[in-house]
Amino acid sequence: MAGINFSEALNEEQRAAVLAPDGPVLVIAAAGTGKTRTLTFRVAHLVERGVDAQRILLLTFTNRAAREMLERARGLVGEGVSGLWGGTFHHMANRMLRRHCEALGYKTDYTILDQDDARNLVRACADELDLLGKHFPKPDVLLSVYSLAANREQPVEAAAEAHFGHHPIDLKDVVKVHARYRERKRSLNAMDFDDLLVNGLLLFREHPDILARYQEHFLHILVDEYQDTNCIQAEWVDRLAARRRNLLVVGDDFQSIYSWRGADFRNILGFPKRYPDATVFKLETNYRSVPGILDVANACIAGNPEQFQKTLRAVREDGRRPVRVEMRGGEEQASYIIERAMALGREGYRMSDIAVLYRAHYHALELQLELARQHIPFDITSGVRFFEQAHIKDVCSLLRLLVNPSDELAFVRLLGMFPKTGPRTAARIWELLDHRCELKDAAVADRVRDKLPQAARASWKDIVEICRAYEKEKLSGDPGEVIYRFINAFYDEYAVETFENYDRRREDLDALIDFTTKYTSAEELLADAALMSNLDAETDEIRGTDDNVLKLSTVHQAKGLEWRVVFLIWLADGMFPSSRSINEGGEGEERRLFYVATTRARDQLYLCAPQLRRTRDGGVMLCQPSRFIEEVPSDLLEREDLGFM
DNA sequence: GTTTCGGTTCTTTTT
DNA sequence: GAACCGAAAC
Repeated sequence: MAGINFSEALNEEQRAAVLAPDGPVLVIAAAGTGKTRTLTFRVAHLVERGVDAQRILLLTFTNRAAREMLERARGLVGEGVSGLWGGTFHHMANRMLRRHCEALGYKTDYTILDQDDARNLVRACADELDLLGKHFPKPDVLLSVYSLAANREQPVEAAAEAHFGHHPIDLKDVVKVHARYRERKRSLNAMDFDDLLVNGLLLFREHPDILARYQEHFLHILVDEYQDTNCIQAEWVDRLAARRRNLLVVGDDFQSIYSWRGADFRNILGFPKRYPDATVFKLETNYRSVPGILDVANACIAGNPEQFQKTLRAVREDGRRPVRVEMRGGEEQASYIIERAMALGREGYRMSDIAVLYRAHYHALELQLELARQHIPFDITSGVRFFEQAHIKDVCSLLRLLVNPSDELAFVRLLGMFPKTGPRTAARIWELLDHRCELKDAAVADRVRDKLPQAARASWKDIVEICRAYEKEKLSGDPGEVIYRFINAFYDEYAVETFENYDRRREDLDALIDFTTKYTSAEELLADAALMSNLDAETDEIRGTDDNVLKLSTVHQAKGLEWRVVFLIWLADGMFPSSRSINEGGEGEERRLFYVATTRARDQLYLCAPQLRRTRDGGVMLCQPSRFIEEVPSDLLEREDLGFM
């Protein structure tokens, strides 16, 4: 294979990082400076140098990032990259735990609980302790506290105290529910997202022999978005890299936007201290944006207390200055964007060159309505995650139970679909089965049937038939087939009777069936379903995404992406920055989020600040423009006033 | 005692 | 939407 021409494809900064010698390396890569490119070429360089791809580990935060980099690297060095371990921290931990979790007392067919499962389980725990209702936090709130405690290696009590402060909540109860939750996860043979990381680290800490095998195996470890690692992930990586010390991390402390889930940018700031022999590279040359946009980005981040000093240097020629637009309210904002988008279309922009970004999903509501009304197609990274939708979880429940007979959540979900059968009946039968449902066992199947209400028995017969086939035809190697048969034998009819919008859901199911065909292992399919909760953002495989449509996305999900034109909406104090974050002292992070948003734009950036917002009770409320716009020196912005002030 | 149905309320960010 | 609550229906 012909060698890669590094001097042509990379600038000097990038080339230095790509060709860095062995040993620890820190690459500080500001927005739009070719971070992905650098990482990709580094992988290609290693492979070209003769490093076996199977002995390279590439860690990312999203599946999309991993896939993108591997595809690009494949473009450079061909099949040399196959076998490379690439994926999210959660995926890699899962991959190792599937092999070794028995050392931690789990069975290898453990279930991964997604957010929805975890919520249900916490609710059940609080219910059992008779804490539901009156002055007690909702399951989601409890979960976020537990999660933060796990990701910071902090006692739950401390995390709860920090979160609830002096609210009249009994912290003892919060801790009690947590203890129950842990027990229940154990008896279900299940791990939630945090358990994957925590147990992944535990495996390394408590089993040096297992750790040593992986230390020996991985010659090179690369970490993307290092500023978003939490202490568990950082320690996990440090331990894994301790033998070879070929650890290259890339990140930008300005773009650290996940502290609410435990990320700690002190990991990246402290890297040179932890690795005194580390080589440090800085990428500051920005190819993406016109200078006017970078001026705004630099100005806004200057308001944050200092981190790694860096300034974005533009190479592009002058373009249009970013525009500050004020309008009356959300409807006016929606029509403004649509009008501008149409005008941009006439100027030669494609719709897919344009993105609308916002702080929270519900900020896009009016715009969605207006786009739908005018029949303008758009693509949204939706709030409801594909695999967490009720109908998707429904059709996966049987497979889940087949794989892990201790999965009570799947059992209750499955039985709950039968007529005259609800949570109570399901729970009673679960008790009678002694918390375990071996569907393959005909005797068990009969016991369940006898306990079911008459009306549910016909449905049960269909299910048992699939289970028999699962055994006989070895369907664990063809998990998609189980889902397919479940839909045909039972669920389709159920869905028609149950859902108002059957057609839409059926489309999802068809897409799911299509997606599952490539899997040859039930465990793998279920793990991916749990870990790829946001399918549209991560893979375009499932829904046929039209390519030339307007993109709507949260800022978080837009990270790492770019568009020629970006509209940033609802720049009103309280919306962006969100009032909740401000109350919790998160202004620095909100500002970084704003920085991430502005640096997504290549040619044009519109900062939209409506003056009125609707309140819950149907009234309106005056809002101040976001402090982040006010902080930008006014000569850096063009101004359009469509409001009334 | 349970399931089912029909109202009302509320949305930060994600693996 | 979908989660929650209360009331009707089985």
